[in-house]
Amino acid sequence: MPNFAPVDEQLTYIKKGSSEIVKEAELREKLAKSVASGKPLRVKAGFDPTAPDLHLGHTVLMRKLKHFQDLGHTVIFLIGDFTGMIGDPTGRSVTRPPLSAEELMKNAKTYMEQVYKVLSPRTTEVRFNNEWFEKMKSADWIKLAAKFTVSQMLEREDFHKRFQNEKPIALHELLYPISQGYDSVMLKADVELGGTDQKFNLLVGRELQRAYGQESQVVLTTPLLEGLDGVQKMSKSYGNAIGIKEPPLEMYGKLMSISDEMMWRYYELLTDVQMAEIERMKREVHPMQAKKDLAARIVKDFHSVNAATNAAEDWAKQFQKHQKPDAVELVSVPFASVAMGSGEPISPRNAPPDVHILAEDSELQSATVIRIDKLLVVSGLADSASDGGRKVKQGAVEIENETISKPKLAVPIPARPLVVRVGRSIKQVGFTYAATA
RNA sequence: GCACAGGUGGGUGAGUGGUUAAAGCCAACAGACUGUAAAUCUGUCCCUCCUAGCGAGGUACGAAGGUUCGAAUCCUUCCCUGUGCACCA
Repeated sequence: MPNFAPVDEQLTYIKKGSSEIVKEAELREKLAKSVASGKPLRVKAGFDPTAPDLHLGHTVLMRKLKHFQDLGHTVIFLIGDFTGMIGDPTGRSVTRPPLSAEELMKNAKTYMEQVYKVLSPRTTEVRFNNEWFEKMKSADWIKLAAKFTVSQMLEREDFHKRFQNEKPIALHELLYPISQGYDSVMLKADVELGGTDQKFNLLVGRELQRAYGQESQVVLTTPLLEGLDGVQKMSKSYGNAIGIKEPPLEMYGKLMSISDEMMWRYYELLTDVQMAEIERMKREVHPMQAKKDLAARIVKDFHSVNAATNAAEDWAKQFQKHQKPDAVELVSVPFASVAMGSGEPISPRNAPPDVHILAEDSELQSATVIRIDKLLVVSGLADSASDGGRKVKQGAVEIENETISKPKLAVPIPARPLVVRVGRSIKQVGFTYAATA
């Protein structure tokens, strides 16, 4: 058993970057006990496996877990495969389709891959809550549900609001907090971590543990990281998230697009830079430089030093010098899906007057009319042909560095991928030619 | 089950027979400006087609029918949500 650091030291470390601790005195006690006995605390955090991709927002919590790990405590990474089926009530999503066992394992696997970029695998206990929930009978559920009252449930802000506004609250939604709390009972958690939005659920754990004759867990909440918009919490469904599996350039680019104000918060919650240092940077470093450093740091954490350097270079090329970066996502599309009409080759000589010939030296090459709007759709740069057409009209579309003004375009049948840019996104589009029937 | 109130585009939320593909706001996207930041200004924001236009057609206001030259707007039925009543008379 490792020797634990003195209580006060541990406490300081834990408190940094956390939002609230219920109750600090209890945590102190637990820590003291652990120091005395040499027994690590059991620190639990639950994750919802419905979306297999973690984003930077999740890592705020994971980093806090890591801190406990650093202090020698046991970290329990709980995958809510059962509770995921309920879905944390938001009032928006209705019942989610249960995941199949395979999907679940797949998600869990990708999860762990990602998680271990922050946590060390050796001291992380991974559990699934279906382990106990699948064994529960209806009678058990009733017993469990009996430990809680409707009024208690309505203390939860979300429920309270919906109740007040005469919005639906499905009965099964009430089960979510209870289930999560029951996890703590089963795991005999000493501490549970969660985002501030989880506070109610975490507190339910305390209640239930008491009801089951256990010592109540300490609840520690971490701030919710705002997403790219700087307003709403980072979430995939808000489309403002930076996934930790995203390619370096994308990650870097997204980080560069956050506001200056947000940048400091990212520094605070996503890096080990000390507050004093952050304050100094605020005063002395040009915001853009600071942001570049931040982006590089984070890319490094989830990829590598090399990746970070390359991403920085590519980013500068793409956005500051307006060149093509080295690493551009390559998409393959069937040529037939964007070719117009019969696909009869045309050359500058027989090209219709409205068709824009791209390459100047293309006389010898046969060319075919390509529909730009479709091209954008197929390559994922536009939502629909109409949308693609609009983007062309707005002058947002560049192919091989030429701004496109017509939705039709003659290009030499390209031997290499075309570089297509729409606004801030760039892709390379390669064509595949199916044997014509 | 009965009564009442509701169900409109990504989100809010107007619109109660006819320039309404549906106001305004928010979000989003693009352009200008810039440090791809913020702020600001401009444009776009259902789909398809073309001769790319203040163009043509098709869908759309919970669902299905109906009335009407014409409906998101009126009628009928159904579905969904909420509230009240249905128990100590």
